[in-house]
Amino acid sequence: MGERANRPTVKEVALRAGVSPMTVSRTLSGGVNVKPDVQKRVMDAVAELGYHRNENARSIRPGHSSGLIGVAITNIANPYYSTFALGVEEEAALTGRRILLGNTSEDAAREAGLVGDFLGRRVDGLIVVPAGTDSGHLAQSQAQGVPVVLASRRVDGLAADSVVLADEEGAYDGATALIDAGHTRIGYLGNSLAIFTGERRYNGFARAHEEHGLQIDPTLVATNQQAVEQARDATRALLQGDNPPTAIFCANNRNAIGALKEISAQINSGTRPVDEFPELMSFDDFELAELSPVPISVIDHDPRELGRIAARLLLDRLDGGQRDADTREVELPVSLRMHLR
Amino acid sequence: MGERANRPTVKEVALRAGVSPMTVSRTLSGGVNVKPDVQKRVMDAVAELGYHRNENARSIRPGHSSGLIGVAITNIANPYYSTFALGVEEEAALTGRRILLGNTSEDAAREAGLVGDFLGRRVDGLIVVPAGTDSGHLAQSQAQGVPVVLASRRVDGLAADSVVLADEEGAYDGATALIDAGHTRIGYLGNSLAIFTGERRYNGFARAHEEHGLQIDPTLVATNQQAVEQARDATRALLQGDNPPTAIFCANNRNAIGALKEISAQINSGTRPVDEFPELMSFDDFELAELSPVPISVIDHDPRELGRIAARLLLDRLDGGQRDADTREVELPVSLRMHLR
DNA sequence: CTGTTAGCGCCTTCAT
DNA sequence: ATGAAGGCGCTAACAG
Repeated sequence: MGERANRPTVKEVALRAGVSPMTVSRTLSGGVNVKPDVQKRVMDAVAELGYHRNENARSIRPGHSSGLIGVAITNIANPYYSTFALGVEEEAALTGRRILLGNTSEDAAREAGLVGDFLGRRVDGLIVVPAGTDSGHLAQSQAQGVPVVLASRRVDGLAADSVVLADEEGAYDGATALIDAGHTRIGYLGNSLAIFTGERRYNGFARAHEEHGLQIDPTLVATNQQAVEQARDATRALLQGDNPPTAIFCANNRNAIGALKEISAQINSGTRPVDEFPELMSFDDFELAELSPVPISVIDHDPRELGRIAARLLLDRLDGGQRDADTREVELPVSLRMHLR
Repeated sequence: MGERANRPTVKEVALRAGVSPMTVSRTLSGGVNVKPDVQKRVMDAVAELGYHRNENARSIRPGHSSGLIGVAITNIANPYYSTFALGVEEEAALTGRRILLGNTSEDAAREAGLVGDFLGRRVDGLIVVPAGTDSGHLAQSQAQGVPVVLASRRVDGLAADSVVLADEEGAYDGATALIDAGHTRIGYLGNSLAIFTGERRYNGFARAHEEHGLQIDPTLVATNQQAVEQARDATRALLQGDNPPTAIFCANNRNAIGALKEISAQINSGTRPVDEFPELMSFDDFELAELSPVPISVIDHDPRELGRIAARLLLDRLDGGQRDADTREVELPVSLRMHLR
């Protein structure tokens, strides 16, 4: 058992079927100009040998492509992004393409490495949730005729198809809803303002304040939590202040979950009554949000659909004759699901 | 079709650097026997052109491999499996390999298609959470020298490396803990008994009853919920009986989450006091489990580690001279985190 | 040190 | 309806 690579080639199939490699090739690509009985002999040989065409060999020939789409996301384990990846995978599979998936861990250098690797593997296109502001590697991809679609975040100075959320508007609406409900001290938990979504969501949050004549208390703003534990720590700090917020705006699901964990732990330890804890507004829905002990409103959107759209933008360019079309920038609306005290 | 691929090849780099393609190749693979100044000229040309070696072309040469690992999982969007995929990706990246990720949706035919496609792309190996009991396509992969690692589930009659959880034992321990706490009517929510984990976990649940002289009430057993909504429906049915269970054993995170959603909804609608609802035991931890309004105990384990181990089993075979080693079957222990009334 | 040759698996083109 | 030749990009093996 356990042989070293004994993968059959066209030649071996041809030998077994008593034909030339060309006849095998023709049979496999539709069978035009191959007699039915010969086709059958070929297909039998294929089945017996378990032959699969070497796609890598095919892809180096002129006019052929790899059928691979490179997908670089910042955090595979975040359910939001894995659902996004599912959307991409589904849509890609409809065209017989597969996805090469890589994790960047929000690290621009790692992203550049991944993209270089993807290019070496001759991907047909790239779908990227960009981790940084440096777009050299992405521009290079485009320059080589490999289209790039940005998802969730855009990159300054890079003309690429993109699909992002209505971050500013959604955050504005969410914050406005809190203000309309009477909140004047609203905490903010988010990822870095240097990140596309972080900046846009904060801007929406800030604009809601401005337009309602409210000042943001800077001690209530924490914008560097990338992971749940960091968000939890930031929440603890927020709640410890002597004038804590009456509501917390969470700019993404990691921050909302961190806030929820801390609040729920404090409630369980019974330090004060439940209704003295801030209520929450989360940009991103997430599983079990409805178990929150404090009211939580959600700025909702569908990551799977985001993935599907990203894939379609790319596939349109690859298959739909849109290779040289103008850049398309899609902004997906979000919907506010209110749940207040 | 406007194939506008503008990807540079060794030849173009060679031309620009004023050397032969071989010198480019040598430089790129370490630079042995290439004068330093020539190397520099080559590397400059590489940078200027944005050249990346065509890995597909390299991979068709004798002795070379694709550096790709095919990963087929049943549900990318399930956080458990996406975290698993992250573990695989991390470990693969350490050896410069990338993962081709496919979703089977628990469909054996789709899995076979995926595997065939992966073989066509000349993956170095396969990591599969098998969706069915048919192993023809996996055996074929092995026969062609492409090792297969099974994760989470094994397949009867297939001698392949595998890493699974201590399903039976974990379920036994969990159920025993409930019984020891005085429960005699325990509901069961799980996936199909035809699935490896479904059968093993149910067996552990059943053995705990037997060994404690308890009968399982078959009306409290529901074993066909694959998704959260189905689990929720099954939970509703369980709670409606005139002699409902005092505890529910959930065989995986989808079922636990469905149960939690239904219980929490009923609690919120105030039909009866919280402590008249069953407490829960979940095989699988999941995010925000601690928000449960009823006590929930967890049979815990680490999907990322499962992914890492699966990858290492494969990589040992590929790189570690273990290509023809005996089949290794790893069973990961689980740990019980109790939380009862 | 550097270049030439040849061939990996496949399929377009050109013969038959 | 079938086969032979040639070349895609790359790099061992073999000159020089």
